[in-house]
Amino acid sequence: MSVFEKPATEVAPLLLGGLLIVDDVVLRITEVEAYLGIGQDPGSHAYNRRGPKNNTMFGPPGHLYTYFTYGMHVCSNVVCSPLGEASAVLLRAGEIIDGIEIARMRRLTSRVDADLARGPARLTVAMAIGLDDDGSDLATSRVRLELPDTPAPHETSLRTGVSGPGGTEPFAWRYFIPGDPTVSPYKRWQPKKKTL
DNA sequence: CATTAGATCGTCT
DNA sequence: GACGATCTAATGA
Repeated sequence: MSVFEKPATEVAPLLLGGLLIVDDVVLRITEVEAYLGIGQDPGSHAYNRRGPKNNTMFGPPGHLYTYFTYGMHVCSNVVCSPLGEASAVLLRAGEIIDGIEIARMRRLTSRVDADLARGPARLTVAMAIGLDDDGSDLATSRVRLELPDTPAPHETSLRTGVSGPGGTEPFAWRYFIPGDPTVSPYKRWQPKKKTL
């Protein structure tokens, strides 16, 4: 029974202040979001049914779930809940605390160090995580996760960019370390513009 | 600081 | 055909 066998909403705050380690780059997690499973969370990839796209979310907890979105971005999650149930914690932002020169090379567009991993797709690029890493074990694979000894103080808010029934996100499942410069700005969901 | 548009493609309707 | 757990560059206040 690992800590990851609990629902993502319980695991999420435990990750704050934890470390994500890939080769020589170390990231301190400062912002995450929880997503639940079938029928529980309209914003989740696993809301409707299990399928090829979201299969990893139903896999063993403590593994990595990476997905491709917006035609060009990859985001990283930690799979939670017991095997066969779907929930995951999206890694939204963090602070590079080691290997920062490597991270800078990977993110040439970022002009400030605080922006290196500020946002889920940015974080994934800075850590050189890819779709190939989907499903890998965070305890034994190239991508490692270490939980903090003592949980970091945190706040919660609505999730960013997530639509809900009627356009309103109903769940305050974004967890972040308040005041940290690497936490991404909250953006509420808004409908796409129409091309006249 | 705020808002806008464009990029780009797998999945779903 | 539309849209998404996004990001960047450009433009306006």
